[in-house]
Amino acid sequence: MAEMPVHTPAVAQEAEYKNLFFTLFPNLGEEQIRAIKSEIQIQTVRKGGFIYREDDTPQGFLCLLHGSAKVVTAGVTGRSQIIRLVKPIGILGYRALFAGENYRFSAKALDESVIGFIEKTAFFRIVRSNGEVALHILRAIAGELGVSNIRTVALTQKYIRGRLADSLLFLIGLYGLTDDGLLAVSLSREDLAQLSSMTTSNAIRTLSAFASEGVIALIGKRIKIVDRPRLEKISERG
Amino acid sequence: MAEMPVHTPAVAQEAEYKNLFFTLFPNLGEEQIRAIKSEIQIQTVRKGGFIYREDDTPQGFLCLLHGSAKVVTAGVTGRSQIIRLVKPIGILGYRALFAGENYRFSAKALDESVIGFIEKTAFFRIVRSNGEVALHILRAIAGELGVSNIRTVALTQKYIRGRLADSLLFLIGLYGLTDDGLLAVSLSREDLAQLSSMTTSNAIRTLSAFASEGVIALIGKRIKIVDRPRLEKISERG
DNA sequence: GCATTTTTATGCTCGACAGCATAAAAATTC
DNA sequence: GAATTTTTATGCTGTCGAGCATAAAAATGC
Repeated sequence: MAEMPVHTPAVAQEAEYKNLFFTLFPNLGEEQIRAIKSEIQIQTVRKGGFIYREDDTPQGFLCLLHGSAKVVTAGVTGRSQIIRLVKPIGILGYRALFAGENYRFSAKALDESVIGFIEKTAFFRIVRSNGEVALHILRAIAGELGVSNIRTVALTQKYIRGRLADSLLFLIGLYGLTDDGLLAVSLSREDLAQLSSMTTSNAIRTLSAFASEGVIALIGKRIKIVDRPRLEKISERG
Repeated sequence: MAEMPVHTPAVAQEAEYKNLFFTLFPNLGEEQIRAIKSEIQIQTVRKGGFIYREDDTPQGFLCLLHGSAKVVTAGVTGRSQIIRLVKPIGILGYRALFAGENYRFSAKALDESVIGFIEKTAFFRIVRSNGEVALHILRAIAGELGVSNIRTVALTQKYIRGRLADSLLFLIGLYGLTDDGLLAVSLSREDLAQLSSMTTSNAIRTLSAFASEGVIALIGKRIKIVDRPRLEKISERG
């Protein structure tokens, strides 16, 4: 966390963010909430900033309360790859924390983001003393491992078109669409490529193809979803 | 678990297997151990048999106590893929259990295997009442998620040779070598291919190439590791 | 405002690898 | 032990997609 803090938000907002944190841990008693709340620190990270870096040692439990983030690796031959995307309220960097390892990947903010943080010894004390909290985290991790496994199969077996369609559908599901059908996140083509395990050229090329087929429309760098059923068909075909 | 039981081992062995189960949960009190032990059921699965099937609903917490198992999916276009391999003492099928979903993959025994089982409501009661147990499971899952993520990157970015070398090194690490340098597990070429995300033809072809280069030796269907450093170089090169 | 960098866009070439075919060897069945 | 199935082995062809080049457009810096 050495370089994470950029500035501290207003105290009133901070309290609100701390409350947000607890949507992760429902069914807790009043005292438990108060005890945990005193341990939470709120910090903001500017767009493009690192939330943590590969090889850093985890200092605590992190939670994305506002904004969006990506977890990335440099890959084998320098080809970076997006391992996962996080939206509020989502947990972050917990794998290395629980495994007792250093971070294997880096986490970067895609937008100005707000992070909740609990120092690790305090966090483990909470988990140990409350099996219910542990179960909630287990549930979250289990869900994520499922996504990861499905993604591995899709990335290794589908063609470029299928993989890009997957990514677009995934982004729709995660971040949703604006009123006029635009993807709510504005990922660069490069990010989209790294999410779909392809070169930037091919991401751009395939987006163009989708656009000329009327499946999507390209408005500047933003993407409008025109024919979602078609997109799903492309994804299924593989 | 409907079709899992094949036969029940002798009572004496059963008690031993139950003890094995607890290597997963160290630092438990005597009474806790006794309480949990009464919940454990031991069952055996013959080679090639299903431990659970895709779309089944998890009935409890499973643990592989003897033998070996693979978790597989039919894949996108019917190309099956091995998601992970399990050796004793390892947990199995917990993802769907914690996520509250049906199984997304099937688990099959690679050898005659022994499974420990705790019915889910009993299991969740144990976890809820004991944060320490939950933390141990969290640790296990976190380690596995790490392996899964690294594997995804390797499978999508490395060439066939690198992927096969990865798989061989992975198998050495997981199951070890016999005294004469043979891989301790005897996976079929098809299994090896499904683990490395390639066709069976290419797995066989690349094994032949490795053999003619003196990296490995093929003794029937078994694989002898001749030059491990070389194998590691191939893996690193990608 | 202009210059520089980054992002988006498209075309071309080459190689890795899937898909298929064929066949030998080994395992299994009867 | 003969017949059938499965596993292992190898060759050939077509194509998906990486790698590279080029350039326009947009964003950023000064």
